[in-house]
Amino acid sequence: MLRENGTETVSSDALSRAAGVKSPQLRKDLAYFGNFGTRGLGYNVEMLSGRINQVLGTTRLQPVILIGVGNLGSALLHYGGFNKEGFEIAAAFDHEPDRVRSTPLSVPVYSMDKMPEFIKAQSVKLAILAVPASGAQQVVNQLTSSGIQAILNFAPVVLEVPEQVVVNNVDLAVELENLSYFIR
Amino acid sequence: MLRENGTETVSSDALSRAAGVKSPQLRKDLAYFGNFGTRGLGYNVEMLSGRINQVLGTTRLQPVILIGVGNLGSALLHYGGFNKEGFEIAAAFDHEPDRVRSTPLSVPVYSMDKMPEFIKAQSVKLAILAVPASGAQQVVNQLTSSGIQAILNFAPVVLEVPEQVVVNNVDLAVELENLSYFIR
DNA sequence: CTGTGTGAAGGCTTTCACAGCC
DNA sequence: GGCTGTGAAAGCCTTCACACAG
Repeated sequence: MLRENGTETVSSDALSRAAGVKSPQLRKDLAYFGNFGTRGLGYNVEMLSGRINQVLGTTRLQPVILIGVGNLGSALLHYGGFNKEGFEIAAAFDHEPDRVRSTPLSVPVYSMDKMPEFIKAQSVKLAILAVPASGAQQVVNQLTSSGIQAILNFAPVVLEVPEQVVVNNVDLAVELENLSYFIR
Repeated sequence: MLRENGTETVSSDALSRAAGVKSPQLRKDLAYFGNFGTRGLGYNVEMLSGRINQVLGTTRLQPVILIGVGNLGSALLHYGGFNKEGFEIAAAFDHEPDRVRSTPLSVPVYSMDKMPEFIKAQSVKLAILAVPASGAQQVVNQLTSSGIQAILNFAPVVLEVPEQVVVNNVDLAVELENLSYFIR
């Protein structure tokens, strides 16, 4: 936003408020990757943006696949947030790829047995898992043996994966439950 | 699951493996709420389940409202995970409540101006926010001034709320980005 | 002998405070 | 004078190790 605004420099204080953290936190985090700022002035927006892209962006413009096109899965397909952040859902896979879908999808949906070859052919490294809990581990086994390196898991189960594979769990019901604990 | 299986007791070790944490962690967490276990034996499944319900359940059987019935919002409406965990989406609100929707919804969708009175009439305490980032803060102001106590926020912005209101942020794109940092 | 409950130790992250540079 | 970069302090959470109970 600052870049589009043409803002030239920004302080850790302003940035940290926008991000919802304290300013020394933000400075420490940035400093971990190098000295991006100028003392007395702040951070040059253009330069900072470029450096952050070097750190995050190289790994970001990657094809991602989605497994499971049920309620949550199709929601994720329609959700624009991934594309906006530089991720492209290259394909989706489902046990019933022809299952009637409400809105036309802009992403091809293939049957599950096409998954391993697709991963290898496109060297896909990231997968979003939106299948029911009961089938999740089996799918994960296929994913990892096909070479997937990271999984964003929406199924409410603890996945067993080889050491080099990273899993990030998002359990929407748990997020809600966390909150409910604080209401009076 | 253990309860349905008729299993009588379970050790912190078994439970912790299922939950994906270490066993002393699990014991400490449970011990925070009381001495639920028996030394040398483990935890009585029936009793433990009851105690956990006392801690979480009382706040759980609560009406929840959803704001924003776009891609993500309608996805969340169709997603069964909330109901399964004891949350009921009582109503949804949108600027265009009559906007054509693919699948019929089992939840009434009202226009935004109905929101404050609904919250007060039903004394709703929990809201799920699935509106675009640009409109989020304005909606939050309405929510909090109507008496909402906790917000599950899917908009990628830092929300400003009164001190007594709790916010839990879920940014799906950020979750994916976190993962992408680890791929080689 | 098994497995919980827990003080103590350890490790990690955040916050502070300020030297150093523009 | 302003703001970064950073060592040191503080705080928090996890892990360890074992006393204790069944």
